[in-house]
Amino acid sequence: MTITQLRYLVAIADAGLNITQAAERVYATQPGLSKQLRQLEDELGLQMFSRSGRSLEAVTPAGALVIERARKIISEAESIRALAENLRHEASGELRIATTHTQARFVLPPAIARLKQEFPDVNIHLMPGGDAELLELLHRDDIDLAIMSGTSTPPASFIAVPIFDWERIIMMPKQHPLSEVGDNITLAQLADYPLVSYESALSPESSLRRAFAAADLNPRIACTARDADLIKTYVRAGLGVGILAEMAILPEDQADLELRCIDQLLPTCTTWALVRPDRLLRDFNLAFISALAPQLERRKLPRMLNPDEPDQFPAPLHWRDLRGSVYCQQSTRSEAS
Amino acid sequence: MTITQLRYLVAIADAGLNITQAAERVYATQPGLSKQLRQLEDELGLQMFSRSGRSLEAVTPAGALVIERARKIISEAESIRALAENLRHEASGELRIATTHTQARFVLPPAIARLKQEFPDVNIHLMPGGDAELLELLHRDDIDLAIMSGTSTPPASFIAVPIFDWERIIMMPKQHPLSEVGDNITLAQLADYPLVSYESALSPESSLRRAFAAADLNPRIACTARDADLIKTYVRAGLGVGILAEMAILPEDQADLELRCIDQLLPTCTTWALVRPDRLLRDFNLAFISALAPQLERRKLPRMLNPDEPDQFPAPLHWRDLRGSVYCQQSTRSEAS
DNA sequence: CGCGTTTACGTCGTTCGTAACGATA
DNA sequence: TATCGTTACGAACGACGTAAACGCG
Repeated sequence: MTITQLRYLVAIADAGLNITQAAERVYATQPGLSKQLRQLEDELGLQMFSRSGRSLEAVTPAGALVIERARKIISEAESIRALAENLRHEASGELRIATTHTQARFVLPPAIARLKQEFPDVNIHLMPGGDAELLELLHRDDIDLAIMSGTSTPPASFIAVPIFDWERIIMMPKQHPLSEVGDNITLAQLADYPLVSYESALSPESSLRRAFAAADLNPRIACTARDADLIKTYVRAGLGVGILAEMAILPEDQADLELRCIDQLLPTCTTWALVRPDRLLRDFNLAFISALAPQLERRKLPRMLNPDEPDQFPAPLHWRDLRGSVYCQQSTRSEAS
Repeated sequence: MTITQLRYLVAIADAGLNITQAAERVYATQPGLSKQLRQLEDELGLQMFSRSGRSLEAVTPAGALVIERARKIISEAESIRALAENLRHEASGELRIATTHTQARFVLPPAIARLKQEFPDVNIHLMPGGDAELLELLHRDDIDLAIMSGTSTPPASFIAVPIFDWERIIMMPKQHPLSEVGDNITLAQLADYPLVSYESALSPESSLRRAFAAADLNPRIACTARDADLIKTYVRAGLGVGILAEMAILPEDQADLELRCIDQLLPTCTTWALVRPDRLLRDFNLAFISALAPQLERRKLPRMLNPDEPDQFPAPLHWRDLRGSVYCQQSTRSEAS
C-alpha cells in the first residue's frame, strides 16, 4: 500500500469510475492507474469496485470504506507538505476557494485584494457553485476553503468558522404598489406579489420558505437565480419583488429601486468558512480568513481550527457593522453586543 | 513522501533517535533508514532532527509536527489493513493489550479465555505497565488497547470506553488492632497505621492521597507495589494495612486476612479501555472488549467507537454485579440503577 | 577502539510509459 | 467504430543490502 495507490484509488472514484479520466487528472497514464488499482486490491484482498466485464460498475461497500480512509491519508500527506511550506515561509502557492456568487461578487473582493497585496505570488482560484456542490468539492479535497451561508449550522463533518451575520432585504421598482406601504411590510403583503430570489428559495427547507410556511402563506417564486445581478435585472424588468442578501446592494441601486429592510420577517443568516478538519491550512489561507472577518485574529486561528479543541469561535459581527449600509439605518445590533 | 519514509521517521523518533535501533524494529538496515530520512528532509526542506556532528541530537519543532501527522497516516494505513482483514473475516492476527497488573491478573483472564475459544488463531500479547507507560505505548501505536483505571476521566486524545466500576477494600491480618473496630472504619483510623498499596498511591494527585488530604490527614505509605499479590504478601508479613482493588481478592484470602469494605471512604474507580480514535479495530478486538463488559454490545461497538459521533457509552456495571463478592454483601448499587 | 552514521556501489524490484490487444456499446 | 480497460514489454528509476570509510567519545 502506497500513498500513490491511494491517490489513484480516490482519483478513480472521483472521476466517476472512469480510469482514463482519472489518469488525466493525476497526470499519469491509464495503464498505470489500472495496474496500481489491481495491486492494491490484491494486497488488501478486496475488490474496491464491482466490475461488469472490463469496466467498473460501482464502488463496493468495502471500497467505500477504504476510499474514506484513503482520503484522510492523502489529506494528511498534503497537510505535511503544507506544514513544511509554512515553516519555510514559502509565500507562493494556490488558494482554491469555492463559494456562491453573492459572496464572490460582493464580499470577497476586498479580502482577496488584501491577500494579493501581502502574498503577490499566491494564485487564487474561485469556483462558483451551489451549496451542495461546495460541500462535495470540499469533501473531495478539491478546494481549500468553502464560503457559504445559511441560517442553521452546516454539516459537522467540516469545521465551520462563522464570518459574519447578515439580513435579507427586499427590492422593487420605484413605482411598485408595495412601495406605498411604508416601512413595515408584512410577510402576508409580500406573498401577494410574485417574488424573485435565489435558487435556494425553491427548496422547501429554505429559511425563506419556512418563514412563509410558518405564517400559513404560500409565496409565488416567479423567478430564481444564483446570481444577485440577475435578480436585480429581473426586478427592474418588473417580474416581481426581489429578496436578496444585503451585501448585494450597490449605492447606485437606490436610484431606480426601492429598498426595504425586513430584518424582523426572516431569520438572520450567517456566512461560514468551511474547512476540512484533517487539513492543515497554509499561512495565506489563514490570512485570507482573517481578512474576511476582523474578529478572527490571525495568530489565534491555528488554535481555533485545531480539530481536537472544541470549536470556540468568537461571535461573528454583523455585515452592517463591517461595511455599513447605504439604504437602512446603521445596525442597531452593535448596541446589543 | 512515502508511507515507508514516514514509518522510518517515527521509528527513529520512537527509538530515541537511534537509527540503528530503529532499523532493527522495522526490519530494515540502518543505511536504508538514514537515506530515506535524508530524502524526506530534502523533499520537505526541513530538518526533522537537529544534528551534532553525525548523530541525531533532538527532534526539531518542525519535526515534532511532522511526526505527529506521520503517526496519523501510519495509523490510517494500518486501519485500512485491519479493515480489509475484517472484511475478509480473517480470524487470525495479533491483539496487543497493555494493562496494569491487577487487571491482567484478576480481570482479563475470563475474557481472554473466551476470546481464545472464539478466535483460536489470535495471538494475545499482554504488556504490563504503569498508567503513564500505557498511554505512551498507545500513543506510539505499539498496542491496540490499553486497559487502566482511575477515578477521573482519562486524556481526551484517546477514546475511553468505561468497562466497569469498582471499589477499594482494605485488608489486614486477623489479629490486627483495626479488625476490632467493626465495620465502620474511618479515614482517621486508617491514617493511624502504616499502609500498603499500589505504586500510584505515592502520587499526591492519586484519589487515595486526595481523600486523606481532604480530611486533613497524612497517611504513611509504608510500602507500595504494582502487583496486588505483593501487597497481600506484605500485609501478611505485618507491614501494614492493605488498600487494594476488590477485584484482587481471592476466596482463600479470607482464611488468614480480615477484609473490610470502605465504599464510602474513597471514591469509586472506573476501569477504562482506551483506544486510539484514528485506529480501526479488528473484529476480535471488539469481541474482547465486549467480553470484558456485557453492557457493550458487540454489534453496537463500531458505532460507539466512531470518533465522529459523540462518545455515548452505556453506563458501566459495578464489579460486584458482574462477578459478585465473597467478602462483602452483594452490591446495593443494582437497586439504584 | 567501539559505537553509530554516512558514503559508495551493485543488485534487484518496481514503476511508468508506449504500444498492441480485447471487449463493449 | 469509438471508447475504455487490460496485457505486454522495455527503459529508467528507486529502494535495499553489503561493505567500507568517517567521527566521536
